[in-house]
Amino acid sequence: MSKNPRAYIEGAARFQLLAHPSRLYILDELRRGPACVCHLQAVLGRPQAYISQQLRLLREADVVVDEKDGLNVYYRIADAHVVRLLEEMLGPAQPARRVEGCPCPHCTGQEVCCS
Amino acid sequence: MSKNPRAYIEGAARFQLLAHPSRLYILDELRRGPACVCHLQAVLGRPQAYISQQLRLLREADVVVDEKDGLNVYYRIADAHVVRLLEEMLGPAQPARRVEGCPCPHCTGQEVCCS
DNA sequence: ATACTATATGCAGTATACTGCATATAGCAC
DNA sequence: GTGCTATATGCAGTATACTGCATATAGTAT
Repeated sequence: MSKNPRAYIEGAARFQLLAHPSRLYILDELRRGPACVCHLQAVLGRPQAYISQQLRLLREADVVVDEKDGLNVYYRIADAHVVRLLEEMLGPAQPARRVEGCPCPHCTGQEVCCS
Repeated sequence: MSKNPRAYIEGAARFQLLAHPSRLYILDELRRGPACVCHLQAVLGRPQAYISQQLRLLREADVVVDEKDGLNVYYRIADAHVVRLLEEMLGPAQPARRVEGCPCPHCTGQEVCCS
């Protein structure tokens, strides 16, 4: 590690963010389209605090960006690089969907026209 | 983690292999062409046992394959998926090169015609 | 057979990441 | 202001990964 050029250290750190089942799940969901925390919470079936902590890691590394809208905070993938890495590992993205048990506007049908 | 579909667990484990500076360095070197352990040892500047252990992880996950030739063992990247992930993270591969201090045939000039 | 070289493996100590829980903040409605 | 909802943060215990060292194996040469 001591002799490794910076590119490998940084690249590894970036891969590290994708190298986690929950974060990978979150990112796979986000490439369908922006989603709020409650949406991801419903999809992953995990406590809110847990989701927020994974999102923080992704956000601090500029893998995702957040956009506040009232109480809800919508996250989306920050750059196309990450999307291509996901495609390479998981295949093409699935279309956006509504989620049972998610109270956000997108899932209760206030803004999306066709599921 | 408990609810995560298998695809995310497996994908994350695969990303995990790339998420390490030394392994990333090794893989970046291997995409220039096959290389023996002593070659990687010379490039990374790390103990032989250390290199072999990282190679074992990569080999057991079928990220690289080994090919014995007498005393030397040549490793190469197993599939194009990994190469594309490396391209996405590190950019295009550099051309093959000889390495100072590596005693293998490739580096002492017994088989390669042009460096 | 012995000696030497290249590579592999096992184990142990240490560092780092994961994850659950309690709590804090921020925005909206009243 | 209070109360409620959505999200964020801090911390601690546990699990996992990293890495150094000693040693084992396997192939070649003599």
